[in-house]
Amino acid sequence: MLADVYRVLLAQRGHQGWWPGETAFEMAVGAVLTQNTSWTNVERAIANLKAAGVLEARVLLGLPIDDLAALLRPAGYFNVKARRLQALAAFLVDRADGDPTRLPAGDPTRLRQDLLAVPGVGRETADSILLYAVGVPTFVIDAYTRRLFGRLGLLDPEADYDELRATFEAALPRDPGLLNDFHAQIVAHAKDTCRPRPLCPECPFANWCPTAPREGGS
DNA sequence: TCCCAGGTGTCTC
DNA sequence: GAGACACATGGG
Repeated sequence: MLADVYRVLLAQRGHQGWWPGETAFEMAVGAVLTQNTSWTNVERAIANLKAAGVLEARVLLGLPIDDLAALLRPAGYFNVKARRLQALAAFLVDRADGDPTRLPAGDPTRLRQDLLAVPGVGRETADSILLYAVGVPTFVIDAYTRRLFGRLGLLDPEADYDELRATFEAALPRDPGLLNDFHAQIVAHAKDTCRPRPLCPECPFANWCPTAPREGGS
């Protein structure tokens, strides 16, 4: 059933070619900056980092924390995120010469544990980095995922993160490209048609979703 | 003027 | 272990 949702979304939108980011490090930075924040605000902060020439692990790590926070201001929680980004940059420099694609992915469970030990990297952020920056076949459970699948009545949106992640990973091929695209489809769908209000005006799940408008309905 | 947005860490009970 | 709260900007 979960795979059916992907097929419906893929048929509607085609492959998404996502996550936005020119480098793996930029994707990892985006994963931290998007915490409880809209992507448009994240884009502003990333543009600031690029303009300042600090979107590289070692450079970012060497920046005074207040200077980094000032660049991150549009993304909100800038003091918190400045500390989190430097912690992540330190981890990447130490383990992968600053390049997430060079992280040792042979034992993904161990790598996930190591990422979770970095201050400011929780489960969603760790999985976003693993999937989008490293290419590990893991599934990202975010607010959009909970909202869509909760509405479809396929999953309990309040369920534990790892429980939901295990459900998705058991139902889908261990293909990072597919898992990447599936999550991207969920995000695109949520942004276009499945916001909390108004509900699903052109939702492809009109016959599934208990809150979507029904044919001939009021 | 509110409410919301792709979380996480800390504190309290 | 669960729940409350802090962290902050920008758009609708």
